[in-house]
Amino acid sequence: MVETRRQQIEDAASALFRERGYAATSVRDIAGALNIQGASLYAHVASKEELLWSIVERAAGRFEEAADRAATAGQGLGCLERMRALVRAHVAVVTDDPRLATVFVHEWRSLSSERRAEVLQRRDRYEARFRALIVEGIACRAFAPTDPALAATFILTALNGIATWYRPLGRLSAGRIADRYADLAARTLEGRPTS
Amino acid sequence: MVETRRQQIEDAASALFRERGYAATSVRDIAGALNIQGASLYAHVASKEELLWSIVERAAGRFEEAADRAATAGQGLGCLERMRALVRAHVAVVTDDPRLATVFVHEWRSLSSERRAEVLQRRDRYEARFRALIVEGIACRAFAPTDPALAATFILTALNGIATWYRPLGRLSAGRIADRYADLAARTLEGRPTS
DNA sequence: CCTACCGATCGGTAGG
DNA sequence: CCTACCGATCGGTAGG
Repeated sequence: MVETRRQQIEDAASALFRERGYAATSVRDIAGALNIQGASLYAHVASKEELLWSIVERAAGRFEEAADRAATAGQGLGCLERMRALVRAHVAVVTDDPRLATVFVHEWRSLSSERRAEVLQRRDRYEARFRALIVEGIACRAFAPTDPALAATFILTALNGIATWYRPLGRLSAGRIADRYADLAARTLEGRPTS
Repeated sequence: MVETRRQQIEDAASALFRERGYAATSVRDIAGALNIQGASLYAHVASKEELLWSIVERAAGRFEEAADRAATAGQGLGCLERMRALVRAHVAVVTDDPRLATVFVHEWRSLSSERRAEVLQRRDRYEARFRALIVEGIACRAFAPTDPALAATFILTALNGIATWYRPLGRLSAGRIADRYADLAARTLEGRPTS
């Protein structure tokens, strides 16, 4: 067992935050999932919000790293292929840990206003990768003309939605979902032969 | 002022539920928005959950009616045009009252399990309209072959996301957002000349 | 990691 | 719609 106690707490917390939301989850609920008393949690955690913050930060890091790897691996490829890789990378992070992804997508709203502002900035920087690639794709005529910000939001919202419904033993494997969603996102952007 | 007190309460509640979520909103918060005491709310409302339920039901009705109208108006048109109409109808409901839409999209999870099951069923029946139209579109080759359930979820999730970020005085008017999103959804499905 | 406990707030009721 | 109040639960601390 390599997982630290702190990590176990974050795992239990993110699972509960995903199911019920942050506000509806008590510290006693989290502790109960680990068979300890509510007060005992405070040996590992400064506050309930610090726990949320820690989970959100880790999730943000995962998405950023995955996008970095996709960008590095995609150097030299066309815009369409790079977008497909970016989408697949994002979906892989979501399906790899849907609890973490859900907290990043939804529950960050429960943070204090300063931390919320920081997450918003980080989310915007991440979304900007999608926007920039869309702008580039339109410029080189790989993508049809469209509002880049709106198209990026459209696609990213669709991808994030997977965190809500994905179940590891569902009809489609994580890999198939990633492939299908990459197809759908690509089609959303693709330019069609001059009409 | 035609709005009943009950309606004012539901409006205030859905605004707060949208901003903070159901669990993080107290009955005193809702009452405070109307400048009355928390206990006074119970002259108009049986319980906090009944209030949520009422809002969710109204929202569900709006989406269903809008889809009905779009289907009636679109009779005889091609699959692509009917899908565009369905998307525009959905987006119009969202932008017309983003508070209501957000509660329908997210906060229904806080309902008791029986009511939650009922909402889930109703949401699935609604999503089935999208699936059926996609199936039809693929059959008549207006749409490219794709997993209909996945494509419907992809598109609907993207549309619902508007409820989270839409602000009436934002960069794009409700009408422009509806048009752009109809374009994006159409492109997601459209078949491209045989490759 | 536990027991014992804190003040604050929660949804809701009684009785006007 | 108000005041007064209920038991339950909240996040968190003290002291071991």
